[in-house]
Amino acid sequence: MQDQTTPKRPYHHGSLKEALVAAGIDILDTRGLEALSLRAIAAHVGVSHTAPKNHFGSLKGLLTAIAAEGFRRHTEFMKFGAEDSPKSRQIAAMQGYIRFAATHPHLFRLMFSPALCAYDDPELKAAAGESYAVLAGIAKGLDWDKSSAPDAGRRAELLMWSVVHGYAMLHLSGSAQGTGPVLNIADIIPDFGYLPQTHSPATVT
Amino acid sequence: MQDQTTPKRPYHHGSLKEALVAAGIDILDTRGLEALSLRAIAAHVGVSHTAPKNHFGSLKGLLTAIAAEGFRRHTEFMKFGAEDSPKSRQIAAMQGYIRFAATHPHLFRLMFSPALCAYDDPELKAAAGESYAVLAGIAKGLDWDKSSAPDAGRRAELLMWSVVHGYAMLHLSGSAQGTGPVLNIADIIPDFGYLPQTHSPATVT
DNA sequence: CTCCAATGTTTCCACTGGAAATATAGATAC
DNA sequence: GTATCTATATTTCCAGTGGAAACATTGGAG
Repeated sequence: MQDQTTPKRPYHHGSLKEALVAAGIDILDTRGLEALSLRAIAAHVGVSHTAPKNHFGSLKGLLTAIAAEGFRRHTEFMKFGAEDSPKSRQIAAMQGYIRFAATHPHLFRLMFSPALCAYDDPELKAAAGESYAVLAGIAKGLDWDKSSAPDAGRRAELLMWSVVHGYAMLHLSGSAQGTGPVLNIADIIPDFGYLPQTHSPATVT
Repeated sequence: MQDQTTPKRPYHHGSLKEALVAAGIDILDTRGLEALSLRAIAAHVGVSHTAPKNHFGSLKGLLTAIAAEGFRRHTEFMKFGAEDSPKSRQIAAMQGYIRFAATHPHLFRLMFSPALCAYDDPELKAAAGESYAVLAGIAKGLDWDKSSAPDAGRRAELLMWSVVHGYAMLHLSGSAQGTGPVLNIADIIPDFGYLPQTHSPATVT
């Protein structure tokens, strides 16, 4: 019955690990990447700035865990709205990719910042790998690479990934400004122009 | 004849502005983006850490100037090795883009980090604009966008830029690892497979 | 020659991430 | 039940960062 004891925060948080990751994503979405300091994350949870060390070792470890969670959500975005046809899955994945980047720009940037994340971390590796697998799996059924090269499959994967990733990055860095918030992949991949738009809740600010 | 006065560094540097930018690029190429602190740059020139403020206002101002210089060199890379045909210019530009990113990975990253650069700076705007103009000018003669949409030209530009930028970024973040240092654009754009390779001095480490 | 404005330096400050010693509490052994 | 052990969290430090403010130096304009 220690619930009765007035709002006295227990010494041990209980699930600090998850709370810290959630706090990190929250800060990213509300205050941006610049505000994402170790002390800020800790304070957001109501804990001292050295507490994270027990769970993540260092700031980089914590950021890596946040990025891993980002890749999981990223994967969800790409699966959203896909029907059971190759074309539908492709559109959903490419638009989901861009939509995620527009919805969580700072988290997205963190996920692709080698200075901030440790890409050899097993958890991050797994999450990022699964995210890539979604695109790679879809690229299989495409005819983008009409050559009969032995690695035609890998070429198609890379091309698809490069297009969508580059487009997302350019928008984030403001370089594609003036083109408006073109979130519909059909706007840059002409072949898809005939397809219905499958926008979902999130929109760029 | 104050040259006779023993190696006594003059109080006024003379060309601090250029020296600081050069020092910044030097640090980026040798020690990476993490080592690029205001104090490190100043020390590299042999000057106090507050001296840059007179010329650039703040660290961000200095980083912006460094990025602008980066865009100028970036443009040079894209022009290198181009003969007087649309196809040749296209290959040269796309390979130059990727080759620059591989040669100056940290500088390239800085150039596309909105957290570090002020994209509303006129000098940076001009340099980045000229860099984009090279790709855009080339995209005009392409048939990538076969649709007869009114903005077909802009679509071709964006597509070309996205592919090459995304490909460069993915390699930098290590995500395209396992595919090897594929610097030849022909490896991902099948249409170009028949063209001669136009590699130049720089190679990825 | 004198003064002024531009350019650098010194000295401070708040903030950051991390190290080390300490406190607290949940779990296990007896 | 109680003692101990270990995981977890705190406190207190430290070197490093970028920036503000006051001061020093210098070249040039009047």
